[in-house]
Amino acid sequence: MKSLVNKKTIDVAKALLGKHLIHKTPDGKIVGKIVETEAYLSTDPASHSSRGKTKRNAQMFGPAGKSYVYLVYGMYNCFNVVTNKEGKGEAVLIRALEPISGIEIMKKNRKTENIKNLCSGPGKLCDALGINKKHNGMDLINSNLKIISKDKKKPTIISTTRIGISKGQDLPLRFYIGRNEFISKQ
DNA sequence: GTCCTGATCCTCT
DNA sequence: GAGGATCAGGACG
Repeated sequence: MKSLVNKKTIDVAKALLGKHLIHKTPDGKIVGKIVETEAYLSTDPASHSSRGKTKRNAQMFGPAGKSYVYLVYGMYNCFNVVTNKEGKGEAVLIRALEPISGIEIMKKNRKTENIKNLCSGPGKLCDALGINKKHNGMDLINSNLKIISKDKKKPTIISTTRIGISKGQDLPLRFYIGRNEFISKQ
């Protein structure tokens, strides 16, 4: 998918809305539509990359179109798409998905029957899709975990400040699809 | 080495 | 609305 590469991170964050995230697992194929994202820039105090390249965030400095998965709060994984040029250190956090298929697998992974509670948050969607640290550095264009363009019509994009961070709170780098009931928070 | 913080979510009250 | 689970990375000495 060329639109992931060599574009500004904010543009990618918007462009990812409406696309499908597909994970092929031994249990079956799981698909979700991306409905909420956040951009993390190289100049951004909230970004892991702001303090330079380390062993943990090395993937953020790699080529665009790959995944960056890490553990937060000791228990939840967060799934990011690496953007911009290699060495830059920018990424887009996928915050919420609308379940499309493989919903029974998601329910099993999340141990809930409530569809709106399956993927409405970064930790939740990793749980639902079975994403963990093993998926760090995956090629999102051509592997078992990938992103494809689906709907041609452009969704209504709402922009707000980000959630769950203590630095860079004033930056309007969160984007979600308007009137979608599967986002993490209004 | 120790100490603190965090791109979260769930379970109570 | 508040608090706890639980651990890796980063700051400091």
